[in-house]
Amino acid sequence: MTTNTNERPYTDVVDRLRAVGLRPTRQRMALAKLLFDSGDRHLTAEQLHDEAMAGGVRVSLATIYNALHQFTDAGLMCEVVVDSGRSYFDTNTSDHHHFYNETTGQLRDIPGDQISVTSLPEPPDGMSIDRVDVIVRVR
Amino acid sequence: MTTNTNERPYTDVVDRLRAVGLRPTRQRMALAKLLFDSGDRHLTAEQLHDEAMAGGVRVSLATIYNALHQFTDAGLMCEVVVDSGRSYFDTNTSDHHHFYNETTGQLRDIPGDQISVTSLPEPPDGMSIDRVDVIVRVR
DNA sequence: CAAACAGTTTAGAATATTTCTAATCTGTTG
DNA sequence: CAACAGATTAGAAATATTCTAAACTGTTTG
Repeated sequence: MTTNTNERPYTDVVDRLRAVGLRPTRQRMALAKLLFDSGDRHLTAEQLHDEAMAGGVRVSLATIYNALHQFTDAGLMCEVVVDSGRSYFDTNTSDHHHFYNETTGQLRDIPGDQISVTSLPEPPDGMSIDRVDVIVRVR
Repeated sequence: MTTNTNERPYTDVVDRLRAVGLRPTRQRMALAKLLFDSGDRHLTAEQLHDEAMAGGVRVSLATIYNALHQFTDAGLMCEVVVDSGRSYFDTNTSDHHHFYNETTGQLRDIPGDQISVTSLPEPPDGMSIDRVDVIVRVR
């Protein structure tokens, strides 16, 4: 009906996990499905946990954190820091930035080509630039 | 010798606090002195607490948090979010951005005129832009 | 296909940071 | 200088995240 989510239930996800060297376990597959099967998502560990529970998947919060970090380390997603005391994980790994609604806590993507940061100064010492985050705070 | 910090010990600080409607109490004066008497500073609550203790000023951590938030609300400093689970407070209130050393946790200013963010998309809904943070992560 | 092993998951404890609370204290005002 | 609003405090509480050690499970091997 809507997507092909139900036709090829886990094949994509299994491949995706294998491709980055992660064993496709029940929990990781369920989380990967929630995360990657419906477009770009911005979630906290807690929110993903709630979704998993609501979907009848029994996963501990510790496993959620493990999985989010493993996915992030593997380059399947990235972490966005906008609020101290809360981490957001973003399934969009392309070059892009964010709107952050300070009232509701909602994050929204800004495509990389819609913002340009020019004339960056040299990084200090022998340091090299890992990435540049632009956060547009709205309210 | 170095600065005039010792010549007019508390006058500046008292005025500064009064100007924003904060009662110049012992603790607030000591903290304001530490924060504003030596150029631009980037500190966590914990670091400021340690400095205060080292300088023989007895202040509780709760008071440090109170003061940092009051100073921030009053526009005397601003909060920089670069790392989830740790808040940095910055005494530089001019328009500027930051280098963040992901290895050491050190923050460094990038003057506002050295970076330009162009072609920002419209903020969603009836939202308005509060501020734009650029964080250049180095390692 | 079963045993064995490495990698995973788990609950709960531990840690870290920040906020809250209620009692005490202190600038300021009259 | 008394009175009061506002500030400070220690400790408890809240929140988010990480750690730990035991149980479990995918995968590989014989």
